[in-house]
Amino acid sequence: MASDMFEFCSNMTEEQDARARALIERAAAKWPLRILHVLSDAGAPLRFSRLLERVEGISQKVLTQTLRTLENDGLVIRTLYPQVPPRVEYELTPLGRDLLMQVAALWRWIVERLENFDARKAVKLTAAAV
Amino acid sequence: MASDMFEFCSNMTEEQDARARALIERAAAKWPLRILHVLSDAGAPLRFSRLLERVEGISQKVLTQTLRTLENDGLVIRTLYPQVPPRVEYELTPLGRDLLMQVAALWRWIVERLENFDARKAVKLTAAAV
DNA sequence: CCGCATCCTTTTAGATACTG
DNA sequence: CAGTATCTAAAAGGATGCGG
Repeated sequence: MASDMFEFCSNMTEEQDARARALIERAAAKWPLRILHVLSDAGAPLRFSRLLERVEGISQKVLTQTLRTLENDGLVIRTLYPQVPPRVEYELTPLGRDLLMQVAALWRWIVERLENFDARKAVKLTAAAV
Repeated sequence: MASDMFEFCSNMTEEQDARARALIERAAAKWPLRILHVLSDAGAPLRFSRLLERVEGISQKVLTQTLRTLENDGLVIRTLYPQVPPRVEYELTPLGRDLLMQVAALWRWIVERLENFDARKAVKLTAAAV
């Protein structure tokens, strides 16, 4: 069984498990992570159009979709200022900042070992062990 | 600018950055994470057909594809025993185990705060702050 | 037994045009 | 400005049959 690295998820309902898996998957996915990163770097609320500029390569549609999901997950706050033309600002919630810190730790761990992630390394180690 | 949570990725080439992003995304993705989890739980090499049974809901095609990617990333080792019928076993590499531990830490962090990931919580906090 | 090749369906994303 | 609507392209996934 290996020492139980996943003991923490033994007392969960299927629904909770699915929710946690969805959250971890989304937090590490391309667009959500870039958006959270940009909002964190900005350190202040950003308008929709600023995000569209700074999140390189994202389309308007995908930006909208992803922001909705991040909002539903409680990671960003959307504030509408009812003006003409309208102004909408997005900012990280405390939870969003905390989650990003956790993901950043994993990211950093990977970056520090980047050269090890290569099939050839694994083959060499196996050969050496035999 | 916010205190620099991402200082570690400032001295990277675009290629390295892309590689790191791909790795973090894959490590947290549905099928790779389930496969790594099953291999970790097993604590021993598993045959292809055992994986197909234990990774609930995966198709043969996707299992093959995902295992190839995990192999290329140096996270699992594939061992072919040239018998008739053939026998193929998969096991975690040390790097695969270590990466899974890092992801498990993030996963656990999320599970422990599962109830906070909800837009209503964020709204309440905002309202309270105003 | 393992897994590739093919075909088909579903999902996801990009481009463009349009509205309050 | 901040979206929505529509269409198309691309990617992911399932089903099935074949081959070493």
